Amino acid sequence: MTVTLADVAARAQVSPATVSRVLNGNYPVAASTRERVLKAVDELDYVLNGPASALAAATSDLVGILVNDIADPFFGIMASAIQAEIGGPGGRAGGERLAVVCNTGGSPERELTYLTLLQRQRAAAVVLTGGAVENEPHAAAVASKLRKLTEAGTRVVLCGRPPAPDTGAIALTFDNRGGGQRLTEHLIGLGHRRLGYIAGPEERTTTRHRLEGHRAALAAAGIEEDPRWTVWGRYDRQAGYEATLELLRRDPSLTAVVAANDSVALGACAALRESGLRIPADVSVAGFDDLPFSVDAVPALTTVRLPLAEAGARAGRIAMGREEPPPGGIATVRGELMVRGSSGVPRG
Amino acid sequence: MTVTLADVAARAQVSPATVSRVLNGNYPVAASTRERVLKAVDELDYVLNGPASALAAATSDLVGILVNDIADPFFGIMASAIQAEIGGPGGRAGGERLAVVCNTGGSPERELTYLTLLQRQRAAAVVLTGGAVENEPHAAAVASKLRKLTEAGTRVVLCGRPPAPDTGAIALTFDNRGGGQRLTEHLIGLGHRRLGYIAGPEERTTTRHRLEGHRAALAAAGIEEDPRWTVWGRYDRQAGYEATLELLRRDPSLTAVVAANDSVALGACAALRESGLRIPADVSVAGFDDLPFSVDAVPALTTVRLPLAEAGARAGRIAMGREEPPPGGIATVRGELMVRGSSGVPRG
DNA sequence: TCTTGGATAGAAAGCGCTTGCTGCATGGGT
DNA sequence: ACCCATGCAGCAAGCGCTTTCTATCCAAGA
Repeated sequence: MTVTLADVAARAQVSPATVSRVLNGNYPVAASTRERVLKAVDELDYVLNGPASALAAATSDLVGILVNDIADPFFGIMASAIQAEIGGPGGRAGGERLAVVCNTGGSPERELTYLTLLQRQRAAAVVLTGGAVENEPHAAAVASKLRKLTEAGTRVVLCGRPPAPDTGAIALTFDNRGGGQRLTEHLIGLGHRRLGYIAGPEERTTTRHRLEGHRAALAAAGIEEDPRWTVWGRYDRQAGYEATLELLRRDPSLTAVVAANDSVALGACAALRESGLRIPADVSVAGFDDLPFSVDAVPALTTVRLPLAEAGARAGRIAMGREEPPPGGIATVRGELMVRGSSGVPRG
Repeated sequence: MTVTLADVAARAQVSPATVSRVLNGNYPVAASTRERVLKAVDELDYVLNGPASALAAATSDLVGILVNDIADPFFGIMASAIQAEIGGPGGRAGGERLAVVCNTGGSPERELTYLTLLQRQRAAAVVLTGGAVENEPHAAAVASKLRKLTEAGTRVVLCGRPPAPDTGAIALTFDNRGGGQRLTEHLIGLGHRRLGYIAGPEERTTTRHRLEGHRAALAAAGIEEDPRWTVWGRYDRQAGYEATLELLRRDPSLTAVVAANDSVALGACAALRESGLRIPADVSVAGFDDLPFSVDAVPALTTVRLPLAEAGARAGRIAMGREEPPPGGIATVRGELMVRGSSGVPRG
């Protein structure tokens, strides 16, 4: 029925052990023998049985990449960079690994289940991207799962996610707080004093950190924040649109809107335009992440560029053991302020 | 060291067989016994060994989703929809499946290698998204691989990809030709007679079909196409930008630019603006796909909406055997023309 | 009371591969 | 000429789970 190692061995007139060693290339095999085996493999169209091999070797070549929303380029770009480094097929020869991305949809349960599934598959490494959920029981459950994974020899890397102490996980954290702060400082520097803020979903570290940066900048400038100036929503265009309408309703005198990310900012722009306000003449807008489309917005979006691809690549290399983890297992990745057309001096 | 089925069995005072049956729930086990087993599983924090179970049962719960470019929302949206239907974690109980996304980067070799890897893992199903490469040897290799997969019991579904005859694969094909034709007809209807076309990478079915639709519309209207009006490039913003500059150089009298997809169209808009041309007063622009950001472009993009999420969901259900494949194993999914601000009556 | 059969649980044979250890040449050192 | 590294191939014991077949128990039928 299906071709097995033994079939290949029989055809090549060698023992199964030898075939296995040829295939894995980690044990001396005479060139002539190797050739014979390879020929048999080819003739029989043999395909290694992954599960069997993983079972016997007690390791697997699976690498998991967890993302919150695969339809969001923010994650797509990181996942792409990670996967490129993992090698997946097309990487250098030998260590062919199956890099797989798992979409949690931002749900804590799904995240946990995927981690269990990966643990079940004895994954070689796991990379978790994006912000974590700040929900005590869940955070503890994830931490415990991560610890189990690292203890079992799975390399765990967090990319764009806060460190998980005592889990053995390596963390490449985005400096969301600093980026948020510099962004708002820029706006304040232009003269803005009444700034609306569209935050992401509550309970997410990313959301909190960006907001904290914003508030730190406000505080540093001695601006007292009006509670009406903050609205919460999802990390998408639609949420930005609605939140902006809400902000305008609450305080029409706002001169700037800072969004949780670029998609939200785009929605904000749409809402402002439909409200008859010009950007940035009437209201300035700022985003976060600097996704590819942000430069194409009209006017182009002022935002904070996160080196998504670079960070992902580094996370991938660390996950593969091809790069030293940062000292202490924690590194902070800074964002760069990109000043563009959507921010300007306030009216009046 | 690591907890095994036998450990659980010992703790629950039953045989390994019974534990296995409780976990798989496909054999009668007395309620009291089941409870004892579950308790032991919980206490020992037992996690099934995926490879071992896959080996013994000769099946796996892995489902592969192949995409050309995971950083592109076009694929992200489809992948997300597919994954949601596969269940992944969070789906209904029981059939928990690990839906994994594999990024081929558009490379034929990677595509093949991933298929082999999935075959090796004895994947339960595979969904291939996006256009195929029109390169004879490679196409044949893929077809042969697909045949082997279906023969081995793996369900293969093509989503947004032309049918692969005699492979046993189910195909949900996008009507790229028809969409392209209607789009260009719209432009012609507005009065355009000199239309530039920015095609995607050659050798891709999607590229060819969209272009064919465009040319069919031209031919139907009796417009003779100037070879200078077609430029080829990648499916991204940058390519659109450069291609547009090139088109303008070749024939400044063009009144419309049709792009291979929305990202390309965005790049085209940027190039036109920088060239001092107004959209659509001077030049109309059209995209394809209707990705989320297209409606936020200024002016909003006229494009062809492809029901990415719907098609993906359907592909996912078919892959899981939860929906009947279309008759003949082939279904065509139409796109809908979305007329928006970026297209208008030509000047003069 | 003895038989019969339904409902459960267990024994054991693999699933296909990896790998420690053994076996056997070969060739150089002394 | 003898011994021992050295190089290469095979044996066989699992890896942890599933599943067929068999054993057991108990209630119901004869």
